[in-house]
Amino acid sequence: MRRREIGAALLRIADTKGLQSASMREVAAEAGVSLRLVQYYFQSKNGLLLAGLAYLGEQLSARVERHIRALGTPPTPAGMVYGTLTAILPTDEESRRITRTYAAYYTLVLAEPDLATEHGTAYPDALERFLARQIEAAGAASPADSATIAAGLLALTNGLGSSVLGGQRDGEAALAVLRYHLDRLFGAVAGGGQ
Amino acid sequence: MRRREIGAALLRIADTKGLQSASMREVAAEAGVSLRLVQYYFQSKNGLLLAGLAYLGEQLSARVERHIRALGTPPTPAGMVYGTLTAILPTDEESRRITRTYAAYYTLVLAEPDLATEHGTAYPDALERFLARQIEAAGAASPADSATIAAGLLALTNGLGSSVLGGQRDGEAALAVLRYHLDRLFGAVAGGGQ
DNA sequence: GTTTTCATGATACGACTGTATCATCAAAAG
DNA sequence: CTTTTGATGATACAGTCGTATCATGAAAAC
Repeated sequence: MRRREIGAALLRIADTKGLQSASMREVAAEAGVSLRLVQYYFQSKNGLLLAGLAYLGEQLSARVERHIRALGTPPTPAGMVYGTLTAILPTDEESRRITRTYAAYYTLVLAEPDLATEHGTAYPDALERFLARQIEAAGAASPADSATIAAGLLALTNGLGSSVLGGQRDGEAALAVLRYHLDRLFGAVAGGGQ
Repeated sequence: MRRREIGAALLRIADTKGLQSASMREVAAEAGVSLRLVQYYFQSKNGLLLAGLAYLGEQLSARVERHIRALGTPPTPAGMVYGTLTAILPTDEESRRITRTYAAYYTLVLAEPDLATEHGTAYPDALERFLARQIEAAGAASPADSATIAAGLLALTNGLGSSVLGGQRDGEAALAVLRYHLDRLFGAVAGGGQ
């Protein structure tokens, strides 16, 4: 319990003040515990950061699952693509927080590749394959093209998310761009989820 | 001259070890000058970081211009879109370096918004409008859709760039995905840039 | 009842950070 | 020739960082 509280404090700081100012003392203060306690549960700063990344991944997975479930059962393949991508896009406070923190971790791992070894590409790869399967099942593309389309859609969503966080457009505008492309792919019938 | 050398040293460190480890002492050592000198030319750390961002912008602009010019004169509108987006995509060492450093600045500005005030959205906004105009001129979309398509293409390119830096795919694979989408837009005739 | 284990606190150490101060040297201005 | 100005060096200061050490209390094991 204590461990998770501290992890939550880390994510809170990473979101508001950035990962680089999430020192062990700052995390301890935010969680209302002593510095020693942070050291106790996570042996080193790397341990703390790694655990935070794992917690963040859980939060994103839960959100995606929740979004897909909200589309009604059973969801169509096209609906699952809709639900997944719109869950990732930073449109409300929760998704903004998750996306922003992920961005912070992203550059941290870029500069310190030994932090997250293989854990890096596993998640997005799996997500991409999942999307490719749904696109194929929806009959929206040939098996040969579905992987390319899935990669494009995920990259598009991530890029749109970056532009939202950067203040270039708001969540609604980004959602409109995403919907435009999804509608062209699925033929504008696959109900706008959420 | 001296000022520019120091700025180059900053960008070199930002690329290899990340922006957060680009301390003034480290930059001074990399540039082969004293710490005092870095303070002299840029009054504060913010000044140094801001100047580095400006230099980086110059490098990207120069690269895009070079890529477009390499398409032959006069380039077609479709060719300019090709040239611009493939110049941004991290396919060689120079573009990898630029993209990686931009990513570092991106999260830094996200966490410290007062660093780059208005300089933030101006550049990508202009780029997006430029692309929209070219798409419209190429007759590839209605004026109403061209803005949406341009935003999508830029976001797609940025997202693909992130996946390349993250090691999820290499530059060639990302280029293939980008070409796939551009070919669908322009009708597969607009010669493969570069 | 004693011993071991888990959980927590207080504090110290050395390294690093950005910034500031004082001094020096060369060249240009007057 | 003197004075001012631009460029450079050496060093100091106060703060923060991650980590380590020593100590204490409570609960569980035996």
